[in-house]
Amino acid sequence: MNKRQADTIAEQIEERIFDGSFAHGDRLDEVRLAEQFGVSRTPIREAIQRLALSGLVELIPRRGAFVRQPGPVELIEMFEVMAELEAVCGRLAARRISDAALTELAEANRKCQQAVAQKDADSYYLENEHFHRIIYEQSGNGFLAQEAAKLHKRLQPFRRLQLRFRGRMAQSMAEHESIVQALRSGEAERAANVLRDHVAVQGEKFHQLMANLKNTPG
Amino acid sequence: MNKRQADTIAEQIEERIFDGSFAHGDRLDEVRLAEQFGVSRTPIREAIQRLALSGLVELIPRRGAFVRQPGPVELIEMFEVMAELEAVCGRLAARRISDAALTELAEANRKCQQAVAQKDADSYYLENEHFHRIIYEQSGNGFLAQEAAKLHKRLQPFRRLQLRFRGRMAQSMAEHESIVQALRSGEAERAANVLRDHVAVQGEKFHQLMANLKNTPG
DNA sequence: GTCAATGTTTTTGTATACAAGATTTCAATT
DNA sequence: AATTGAAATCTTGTATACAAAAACATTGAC
Repeated sequence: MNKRQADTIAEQIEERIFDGSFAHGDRLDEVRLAEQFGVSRTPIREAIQRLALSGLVELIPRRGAFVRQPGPVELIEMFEVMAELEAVCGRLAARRISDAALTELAEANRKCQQAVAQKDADSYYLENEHFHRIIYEQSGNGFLAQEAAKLHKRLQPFRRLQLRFRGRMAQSMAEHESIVQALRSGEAERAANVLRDHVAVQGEKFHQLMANLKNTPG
Repeated sequence: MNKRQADTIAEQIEERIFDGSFAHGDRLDEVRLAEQFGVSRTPIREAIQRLALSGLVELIPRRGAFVRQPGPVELIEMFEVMAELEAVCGRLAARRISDAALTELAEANRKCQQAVAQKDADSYYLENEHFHRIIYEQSGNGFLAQEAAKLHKRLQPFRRLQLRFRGRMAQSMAEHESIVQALRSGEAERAANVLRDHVAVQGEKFHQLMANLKNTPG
């Protein structure tokens, strides 16, 4: 599939928003970006349109495009929704999951634990995402899986922060174990509840972190 | 807020997709649309970009934009997700709903029943949407409310079909009653379950309808 | 010194022009 | 007659040009 310039540009701008190169409130100057990417304004505008739709950018008519990082309140809301989506995926997956997927899930979890033991943050994220993605897909509902993956991706950069909490990774691994067990034994409601809490605690930890950062000078 | 041409054009094309003027697989010809709307290709392209992001249109590079109506499977999946989203909204709203919203809800329900009695389909839809939207918003989670409303809107045209079932409207009204009761008494789980079933049954009815249509010649 | 008004400069939104890839047509060959 | 290949045509993607609105600055009045 031959990509358009607008596609790659959108991804790159998105990347810069995620990694903080663009902060909240920054205006995306079309001509400036056009120069930077060595293209005309047209593909830049297309890229901005997409970012606007995905919510990373606010488009004010006749004024321009402004980077819109979600504030603490919206983030907590998003984590709450993520928790509920995962719970639904888990409830459905408990009834529908295949044996192959169950072993794949255990394998992903094993690699996850290994990454934790080696303090390899990057591969931890990779395997953790894989773990969750399996559950999304085993919900047997492609639309749900897609929506869950989309929100997961959007929250990914913020998830990273909660790593800082001592012992969180170990606890997280224990939760993964419970999840696998519940899915294996087909306990729909337990799978839902464990998954919901597993994600919700991330939101709470994040909340705490925000509060701490606010109270800590410098 | 001063709208751009691209905004209104996107809405109009969306409308035509919903009402069936554009069928699945139709290509959206840029020059043709530009002529029809009396503008240049630029705003048309912007509009198409948006529709692509919302999933109503598939964008194939160097080939064009094609209308993509969801098939039966995807529709059932979407209804399932809608049911779960409503359930979540209900569970949260049962704890968070305000007294003012409760009376507003009862009022919307009353108008809904009135519309049913008068067989006024249009105002039924209007009031039904209002009823559900109140619940979304009373979840206390703006992000969730937004997502729920978005999916609700996308399913709206298909919801219309299930009207054909005899007695469905009356049953639906009874379900609304149960929902209001559960929310009023703060029974979170019951609110969730009633709402889930209320929406899920629509998906099932829709499923039946599809099967019937397939078996019925002409 | 402050504020308002007006003119200048940016910047967005739209139109048009151009280039490259896709599709169609039509003829030539098997 | 069917198939292949090349030319012609159409369509998308990108660049540039232009118009209108918003931001900015300068000047003048109080």
